[in-house]
Amino acid sequence: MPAKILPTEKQNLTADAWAEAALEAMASGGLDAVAVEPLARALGVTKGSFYWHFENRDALVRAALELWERHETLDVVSGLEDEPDPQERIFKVFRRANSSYRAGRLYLALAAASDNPIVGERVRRVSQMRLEYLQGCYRELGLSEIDARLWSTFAYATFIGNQQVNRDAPAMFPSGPQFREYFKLMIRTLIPRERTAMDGEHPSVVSLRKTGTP
Amino acid sequence: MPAKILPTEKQNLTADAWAEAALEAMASGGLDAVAVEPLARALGVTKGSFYWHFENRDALVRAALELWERHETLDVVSGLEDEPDPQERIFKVFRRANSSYRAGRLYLALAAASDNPIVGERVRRVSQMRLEYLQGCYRELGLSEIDARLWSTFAYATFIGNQQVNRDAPAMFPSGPQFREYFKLMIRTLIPRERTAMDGEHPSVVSLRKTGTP
DNA sequence: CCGTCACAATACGGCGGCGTATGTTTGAAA
DNA sequence: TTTCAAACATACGCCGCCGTATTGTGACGG
Repeated sequence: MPAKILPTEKQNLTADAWAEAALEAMASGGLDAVAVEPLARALGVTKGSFYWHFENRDALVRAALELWERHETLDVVSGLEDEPDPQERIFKVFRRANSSYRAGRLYLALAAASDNPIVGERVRRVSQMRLEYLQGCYRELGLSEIDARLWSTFAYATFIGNQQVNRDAPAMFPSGPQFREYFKLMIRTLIPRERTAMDGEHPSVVSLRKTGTP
Repeated sequence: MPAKILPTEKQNLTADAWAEAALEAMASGGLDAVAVEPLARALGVTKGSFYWHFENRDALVRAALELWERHETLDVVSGLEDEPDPQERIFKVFRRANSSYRAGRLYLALAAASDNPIVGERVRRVSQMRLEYLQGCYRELGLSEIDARLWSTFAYATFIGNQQVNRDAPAMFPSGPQFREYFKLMIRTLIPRERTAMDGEHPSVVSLRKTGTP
């Protein structure tokens, strides 16, 4: 309702605080948890404040998604662009995906609400970006377009599934030293080598060991 | 003549109809879609009917979960107990998981609501059952307890992830002939065969040898 | 000192779902 | 036919969330 004409700094900051809180609620309680009044209570204000910063609930959801998408996009790119080795890039992406617990929960929460058109569009975009990035890596490994597509989908599905299993049946999911083995197994399996000959030890494994696992 | 009063057939059938409708709503709209009044509208009755069959909404949710769990349990067991070959069992489980679209959506919907204690307990039980079944198959393939656990988790995560990707970014998911290739790739990778002459070396075999089988 | 403007609190109406209390229909036993 | 209980309908109060309208307040510049 209020006409916000010029975006002052304080205003943006506060709006971002709302969006941040919305993301937090999203991560722990799903899209339905992004509710105006509960969020206002959590922030120590009333919704009278909210409706000054935002048009309505949808605007808040959009802002939160914007934040998320930006964050996800940066996360993929940052620190990986200067890595020349595609194997290493895949490895790092994988490690990152398995390390940030919260990001995983967030993705799952958003994906669960992807029937919502606003959410669904973003989720699809993010998924597509990740998949295309992975596909590019696999292509650089020498795979054909089709093979790269299959392998990247395989790898992506696996680490999405990891998030899922880890959330839904945490007791069954490997942890501690077992997780290190599990991780190595996945990496070994999901990064194909040139099938020119039966090569025994591979540089990828060596470099992977050096980098270590979380 | 003995009067059949309490457990009449119609009553049971109707209660099951409610539970079935609840599952349907769950599959398409998540746990929140399991709401009394909307379901009543969908079934062409009013909630006055519902509260005769059920104590409250939670009872309906429990009934629906009962149905689901029973169905899932039967699905895993039926037609697979008499299959002696563990490879073939894994393959069939995988094929079944990738074929029943609705079951996948249902699982994802339930998993997304697993913070609800009633739902979460069932989800964990089903996940555990599936994982243990897979682990048993891998054990029969000659893997150690630990390796079987890692591989079964890997395989399970992959096909859970497939459901997820297929739902959230269907455009990116292989379909048609591509899917056949994709499926073969996963099977090849996730079922470590005793090395047959025709299959060349591939990652799983290597990693299997590395982890070792007693 | 005074407006005014960014920001927040309060108060209100509406909607949709939950659960209860109380009819109303219907089919079959008595 | 009468009776009775299963199966459903109706009507009501409650709560939580959304969105609007109105008022309140602290921090500025004039």
